[in-house]
Amino acid sequence: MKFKLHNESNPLSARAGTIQTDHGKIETPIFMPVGTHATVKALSNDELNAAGAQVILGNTYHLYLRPGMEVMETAGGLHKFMNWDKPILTDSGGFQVFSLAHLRKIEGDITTFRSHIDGSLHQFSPEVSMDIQRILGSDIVMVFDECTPYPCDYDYAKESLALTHRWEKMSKDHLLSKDPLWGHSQALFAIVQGSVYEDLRLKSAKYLTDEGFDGYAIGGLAVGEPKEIMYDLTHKICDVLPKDKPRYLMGVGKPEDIIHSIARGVDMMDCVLPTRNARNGSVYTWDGKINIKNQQYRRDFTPLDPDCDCYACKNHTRAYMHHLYRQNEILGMRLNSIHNIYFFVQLTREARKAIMKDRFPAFYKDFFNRYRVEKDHSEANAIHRENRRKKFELNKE
RNA sequence: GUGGAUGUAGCUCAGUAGGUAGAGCGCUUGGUUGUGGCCCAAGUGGUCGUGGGUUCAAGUCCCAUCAUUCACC
Repeated sequence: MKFKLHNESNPLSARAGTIQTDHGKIETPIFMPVGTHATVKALSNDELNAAGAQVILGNTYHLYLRPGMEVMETAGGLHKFMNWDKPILTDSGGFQVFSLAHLRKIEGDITTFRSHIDGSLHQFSPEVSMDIQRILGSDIVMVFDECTPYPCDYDYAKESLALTHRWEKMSKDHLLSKDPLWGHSQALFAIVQGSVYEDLRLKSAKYLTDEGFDGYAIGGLAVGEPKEIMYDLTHKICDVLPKDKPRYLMGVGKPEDIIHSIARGVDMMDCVLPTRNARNGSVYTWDGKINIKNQQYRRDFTPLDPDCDCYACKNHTRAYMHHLYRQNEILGMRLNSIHNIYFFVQLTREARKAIMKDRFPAFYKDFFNRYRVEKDHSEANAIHRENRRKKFELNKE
């Protein structure tokens, strides 16, 4: 994998670059659709391509549980299995063990957890995660880390960071000790942790930079902390990361978060929002988010977004989409997923164009003049996640 | 025609020993950030079929009546 930086924005720190992988290039900044179960939910590969997707995500945790590594190995890796010939990035499973699994016990370098599907016991370690991702054959592999919850006290964050740093080095050593399985190379990205503590974050960024990785991710943000902290830390971390390597802000975010992140020096982002919320009726437009299920769209015969060129906007109306959602029809979810993915990718593509033409500050201003930003519900969301976890616990009993 | 059952929120139904009504779903509106088509939160909504009676007080007890439904003629 090679990364080339083309242009930087001033005074904002936005960057435009190109990542070259054996499965083709990724033009940054880029939004990456999430395809947890070897599928970006509801979309075919053709539709993904039409939406402009250049790279998608797969999940170690989910694919390890189903269909399992035997199937993946026999299939010849994730690319062949799902017939996707563009780049793939795989998550390490660290976050899912933290957010989905019923029980997470860390003893030494072994993390024991129960499957959220059937409650069966499993164990991950940096080595196991690397072995799985080697079989998956992703173009970009993520190190195995511990994602700290929010809130998280300083001492726990500090201890966790030391553990994560050890695991990151183990991940690197283990992945490099073997040749790639499927003939194409695999890059390894480190993950900066440290919760909301600036000194820990900066220390983490420096340590990982010295250790040397192909790219650097920022993890453990967007887990319930206030937005200002997320933006501020993102900026400070990017400031100390090497310029000649891509930066990836994990799990972010809403359109406004994406623009804010790009302005602070982030190159890559992923989020389940455009696909998950598509299934619940949230439509993202240049004017802000709308809920197509709302009564007001019953007789609205305009497109989802008048300025969008996606298949859904070119062929259907809000009234039709409203009806499809009222009936819980599959097509509604598919069309809306097509639209939202198109919109999120388009957002980063337009940002890139602006950076390349030294117009990013104007683009930034125009975006926020038009886009209606939602209120910050981070804290309520953290509670929501907690409730959900409690519910999983109850189901287990 | 005779006998029984049932009439409470838009729908399906709770409502205990009489104290001016609840749930689920629906509907309205928020939320969802390294994915369980879920889930969470708030809100709307009923002169308890109708008319009498008993009682300080009736969805609840009594009488009549209407509607629906079942069984038997």
